[in-house]
Amino acid sequence: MSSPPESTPAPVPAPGTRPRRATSADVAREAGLSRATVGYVLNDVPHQKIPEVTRQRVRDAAARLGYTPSAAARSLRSGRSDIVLCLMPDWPVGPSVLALLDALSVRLEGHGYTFVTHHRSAASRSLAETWKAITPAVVLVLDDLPAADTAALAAAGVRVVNANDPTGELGAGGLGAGGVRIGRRQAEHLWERGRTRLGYAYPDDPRVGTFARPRLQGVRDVCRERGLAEPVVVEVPTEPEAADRALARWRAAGVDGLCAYNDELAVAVLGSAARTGLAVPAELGVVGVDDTVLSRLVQPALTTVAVRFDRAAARVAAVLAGGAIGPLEADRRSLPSGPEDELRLLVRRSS
Amino acid sequence: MSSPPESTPAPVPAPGTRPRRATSADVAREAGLSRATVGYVLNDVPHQKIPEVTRQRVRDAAARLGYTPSAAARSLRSGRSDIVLCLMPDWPVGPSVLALLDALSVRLEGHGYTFVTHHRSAASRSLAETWKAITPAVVLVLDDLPAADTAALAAAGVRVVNANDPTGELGAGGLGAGGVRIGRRQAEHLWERGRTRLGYAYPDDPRVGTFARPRLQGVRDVCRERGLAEPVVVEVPTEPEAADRALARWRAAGVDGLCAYNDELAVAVLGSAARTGLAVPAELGVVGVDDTVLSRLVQPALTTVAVRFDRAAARVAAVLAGGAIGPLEADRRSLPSGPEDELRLLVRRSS
DNA sequence: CTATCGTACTTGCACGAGCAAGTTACACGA
DNA sequence: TCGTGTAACTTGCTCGTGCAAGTACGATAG
Repeated sequence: MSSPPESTPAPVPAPGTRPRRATSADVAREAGLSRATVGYVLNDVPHQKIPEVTRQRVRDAAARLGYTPSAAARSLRSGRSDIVLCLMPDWPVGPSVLALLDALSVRLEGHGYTFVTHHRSAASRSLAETWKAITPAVVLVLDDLPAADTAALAAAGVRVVNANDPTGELGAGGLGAGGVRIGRRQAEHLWERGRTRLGYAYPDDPRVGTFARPRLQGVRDVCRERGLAEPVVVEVPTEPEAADRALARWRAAGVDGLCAYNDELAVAVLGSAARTGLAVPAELGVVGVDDTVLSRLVQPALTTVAVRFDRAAARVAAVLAGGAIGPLEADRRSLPSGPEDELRLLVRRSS
Repeated sequence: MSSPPESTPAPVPAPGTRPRRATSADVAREAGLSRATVGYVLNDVPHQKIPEVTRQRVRDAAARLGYTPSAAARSLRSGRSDIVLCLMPDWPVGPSVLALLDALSVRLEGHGYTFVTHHRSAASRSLAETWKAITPAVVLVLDDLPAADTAALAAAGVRVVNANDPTGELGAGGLGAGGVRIGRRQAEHLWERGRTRLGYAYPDDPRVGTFARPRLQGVRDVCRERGLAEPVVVEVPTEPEAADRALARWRAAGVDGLCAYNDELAVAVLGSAARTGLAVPAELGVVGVDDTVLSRLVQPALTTVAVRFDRAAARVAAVLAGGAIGPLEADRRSLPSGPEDELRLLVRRSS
């Protein structure tokens, strides 16, 4: 190629040799120093007397060669990588979970970790294969993990944080156990609006049980505290006819306030109500969960409980990065926010 | 230690020492062989004459110790890991993309790879930091990548596959360029139903442009081929009022068939139509994209174009795992399916 | 003129796996 | 009895880092 001769902006590799990343040895050679010195400078190792001139020499050389340490070598040496692996459940995750991932990613990067997710489906090979191919520092589990896998991870010295375990490191505010709070918020809102007979739209997908159970529990708790009857729980598959049948059952039971597992189910009910001529919110108040885009678009706009993932992420990231499994109470006091601030009720027309 | 002498079922680590994974050296010691032999047996290295008895001895020892190779050491030695890193865009991904991830994950596992995704948002640190912390074998990019990052990856010998680049390894059937086909399918369906004036609901989020542009192009192409007027393109934010305004513009232009960028926008329009008393499908046919759960629930049920991700995943996985950047045409002929089979039109009530 | 000390480095091993090249041990043929 | 061949291994180097322990050198003290 006939490019101008005087400029070599990119590090052009010797022709024939395939591109090789610069190593710390390359940097050492470039700087006229030993590998060790380079390591000390670049890792800011304390108690090493290295004058600023030399430090700069090293940093310049590193910059010139575009040096970045090899993750493989580093984690071979140190025994663990700086990767946080999030195991995604095999059930469909909603947009809220995605928002959490984004937020977590940013937070953990701030702590020097790399956040990565693995979607495993039922057809996936053994989980062990996966984490062994990565050796993460921490594994964040969103749903439940087979006991065998948990044990294997623990045996290998990998920290496992389960977002749904109220007794785990994340404490009761963990993501799923926060589900109790979500249910409470829905029910309390309906109660405040004068609804006296509550219904619950429960998902028919057994895989989301980990999330659904605590939410329903929250609704139950509120009913008991407020002296209302037990909520009328109906499992609702996401099909129009199913929603119609469910709605019929709630009407028969005199339900005037409905908590749905998520916005999707809430919308199914809303559609059914429109079809069968049931007035929302006049005859039935409906509250969803997630604040999906959709919840603003439907008629009437859906009242919904949103999780403030920016705050939740900060808390989770702090725990993940904290490492030390200290006394929970002390930990929680120092955390950026409590689980209480992490919910927000968006009151729209449907309630 | 006073443990029963005859039984050591679980590999009990010496008390005080933190659990350490078994290495191939441990296996060698256990089997009474050298490390090299262990390596040859476990990796099934050809041209090594190792009798079946010995092989079994090694495998037994490995099983007894629960040995699994260290990914770090392996990728230090070989220069690359068996990880395929998928860079998720910072815009909200729909359920269809998630399905693709699941399918890809399964497929790539079949090829011995581990599939992992990284959600990067605008606030993320430089991409370079991320891939250097992982050294993946291949990077699958869903949206566009800054040229600097592409160059850096290439320079480090990491293969980059861009799902949206029609000129890339995935060929014109890549995921986004398949978008042209999606748009075509929507428009052709409406044309077949006798619609003569088409509109397009374009997303207002600039980040999804990579996906939206080819879809709109497909609609345009069909209009030209069928002798219809240019489609009336309106940018629709996902707010009810915006949908109302957009609908008014289409009505004014005499639009009787509407292609929406995705189901979400289609639903917004449907809601608007219901509110303003426009009959769907009598006065306006609407076609979405994605086959979200929602599309079956709304009134009227939404006609939509679904991507058959099982098939798309098979093709993408084959390219990712294939490695060799061979002649595209030859490659494509041997692939499990062509991009044409990967779309499915689900005709429901809205058209 | 040596002993001591602190600075500014370097030498060298370890991490765990892959693999080329070398080494045994034994069988078979001349 | 001595090659010669081959099956069945082992030795030893390599990948790139981190870090403990060593060393060279100049300055100062005795």
